[in-house]
Amino acid sequence: MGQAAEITRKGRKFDQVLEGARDVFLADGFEGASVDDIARAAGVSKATLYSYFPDKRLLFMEVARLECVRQGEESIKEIDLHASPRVVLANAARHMLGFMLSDFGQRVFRICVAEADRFPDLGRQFYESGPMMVRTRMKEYLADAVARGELTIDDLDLAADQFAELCKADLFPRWVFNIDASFTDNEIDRVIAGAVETFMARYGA
Amino acid sequence: MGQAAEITRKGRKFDQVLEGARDVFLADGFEGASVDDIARAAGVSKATLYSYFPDKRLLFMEVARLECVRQGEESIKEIDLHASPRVVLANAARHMLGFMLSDFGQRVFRICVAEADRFPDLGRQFYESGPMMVRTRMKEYLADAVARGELTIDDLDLAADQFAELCKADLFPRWVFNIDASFTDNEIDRVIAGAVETFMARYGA
DNA sequence: TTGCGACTAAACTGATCGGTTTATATATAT
DNA sequence: ATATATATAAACCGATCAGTTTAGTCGCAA
Repeated sequence: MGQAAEITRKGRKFDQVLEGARDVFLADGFEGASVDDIARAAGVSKATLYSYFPDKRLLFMEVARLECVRQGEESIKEIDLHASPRVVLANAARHMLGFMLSDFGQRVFRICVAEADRFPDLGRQFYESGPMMVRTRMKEYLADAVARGELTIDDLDLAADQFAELCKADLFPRWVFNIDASFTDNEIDRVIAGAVETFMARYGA
Repeated sequence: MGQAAEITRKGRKFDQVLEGARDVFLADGFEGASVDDIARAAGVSKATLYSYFPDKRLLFMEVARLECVRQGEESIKEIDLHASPRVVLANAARHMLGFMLSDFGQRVFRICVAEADRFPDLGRQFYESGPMMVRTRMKEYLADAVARGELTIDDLDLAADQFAELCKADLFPRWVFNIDASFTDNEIDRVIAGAVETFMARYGA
């Protein structure tokens, strides 16, 4: 892994470069984005860009890293631990789906999958800084709920994973295989309600 | 969609070309595969290749189309409609996971996601010729089982989709985000058993 | 005002790649 | 045997792109 060359960061336009790179990479992926495009989008000369980042690869990694951090910070927030299971689950579901179906979530997912060979750690980096947080929080909540006698769960990890998957029923295949790009509130509500129902049927006390 | 130029198919080495293209495209994706590589892998000259296929794009589409057909034929086979629900579900789960986790399944999935922009119909084509068959068969089975009084299901589509998603719990994120490339039988058995258990908890009569 | 560090536009290099062309070879069928 | 269809290797073309270089601009501090 060890990035051989360091990133310098001194100039005034460092952040501009990152912002432009972020936009172009998210829109076009790694191969699809040309450095000239990025420089233009950043309002910066190519030479300036290369004075900060020794090559395109490292620029991409830095952009990805920052986006992961950002996503991580955003996803730490609330799953209120003290509501009833059905409410908590529905909220968590909406939270997850909201991200998964967002423009940004879709782009990041596509890039993680597409660049898995070129950037082997990218997926893990993203997963650990974002979705895994949600999963961990969910597990904590489930443990508490079990302690309170609201749920009965033998395998907390599996239960958390199952719920996350249940939230994607119908929607995920239609999205990933490009059959639909967005969904109505009704479609989403149906899936969430179904996920909660099924989860509670199995794990409700 | 309408492919402007036709594919000729007359020469002796047509199938060789397709086979070589299949290998290289599956290994390297669309952009990553160079036409010279494909010609070399097919044991054919570049000129010959271009005598069959007017351009790289159409060659790719034809390869993808054939792979979809192949997958479709393979997946039509057995889900024995007359065993008990737990058995049928477990078999179906193993079937789906077997494909999803196979080398081929992984590559096709990656390519569908990565090339969604360049080939908008690719995902749908693949989905309809493969996974959707399984889903349809599953729905038929569920309907029968409901008629036999073995299951109680209000929304057959959702139930089928939920089961498919339950089968991917834990495994799919670890795979798609490149945390693990393969799984032990124990890991797979645990997920399948959990999927069946949860499904039956909700829909068992 | 002079010197310096950051920045710029634009030309350039070297490599890759999709696709074409050319000149030649091989097989088959009459 | 010869014509025809098919295949070949290799050179070639034009475009794109990552990354470098050049020659010069701008703002600021001593």
